[in-house]
Amino acid sequence: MTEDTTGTGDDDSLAETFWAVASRLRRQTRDSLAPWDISPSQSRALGVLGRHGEVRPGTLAEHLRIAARSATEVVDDLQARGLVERRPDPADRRATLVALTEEGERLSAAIRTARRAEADRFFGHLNGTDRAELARILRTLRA
Amino acid sequence: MTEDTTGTGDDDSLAETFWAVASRLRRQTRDSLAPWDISPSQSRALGVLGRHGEVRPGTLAEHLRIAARSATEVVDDLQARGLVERRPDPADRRATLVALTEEGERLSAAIRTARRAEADRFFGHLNGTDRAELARILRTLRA
DNA sequence: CGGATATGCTGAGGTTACCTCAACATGAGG
DNA sequence: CCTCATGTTGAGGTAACCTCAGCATATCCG
Repeated sequence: MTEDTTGTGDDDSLAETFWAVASRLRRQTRDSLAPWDISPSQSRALGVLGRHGEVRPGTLAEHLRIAARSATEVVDDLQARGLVERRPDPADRRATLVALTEEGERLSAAIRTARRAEADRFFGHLNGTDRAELARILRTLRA
Repeated sequence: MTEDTTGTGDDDSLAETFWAVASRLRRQTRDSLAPWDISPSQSRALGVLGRHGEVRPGTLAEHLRIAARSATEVVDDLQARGLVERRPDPADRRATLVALTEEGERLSAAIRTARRAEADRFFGHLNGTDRAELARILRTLRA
């Protein structure tokens, strides 16, 4: 995964600082996934499955904002690791439902907590006021 | 370019909001490069060259935080487009210097202004105080 | 009902932006 | 001058995407 995909380089604008922070956060998050030897896409998928329960590959793709075909691939990988299983969708015989196996559940939960802890550690360098301010400002920008 | 490489998905933590903003900014920046039909890596390299003048591929690689071999590739692409040229390094006959051509200079400058405008537009949704606060807080997190 | 059309998944094969490893030329120290 | 380090690049690989086509099933409509 590349650091700064936007070409901003080392400049000192607000955007630049923003990307530097993003890069740090990304690296830290990546490192926190290392113990499980799982790729970022796989972890994203586990996250969606953890949150939504069983979904069809197409739906998973929407959540991950990737093409349906690519979701098939992610599911293949996770299935090969025994983290998810495919079962027929009783409501539509063309479709498949992807669900976490027990091991998948465990891993998904573990990752979620680890990631949360990691984020807390990251933003924990700020005092409460700044954290709230940051949240507020970012919410404005998200719109 | 993927949206959220960290697996955060749709949750509502500070990290999540942060990534949502990052995603918006990244998309906007990407779109602002569209008129020139240039890849993000190429644009990053042009940025470095614009800021540093002629550099060796290895140095370029360090700035871009990619392997030296990959810098060779980026330079190949830019050279094929007539945006940079290679010349021998007078100080070391093993080395090569990569420099912007005139067209490269023009493009590099144009991109820089466009990107700056884009960032202004993005962060311009904030009032001055918030912008300053954001900058301050982000600088804390960058450390 | 039956045919046209839409939808869901996946095989085949492509692309991009990286990577490592090894070769080759040159530089620098003892 | 001989050894070792350094700079660039050919060859070949990988991850995570993509599109396009094919097949099965579903849905709609005359």
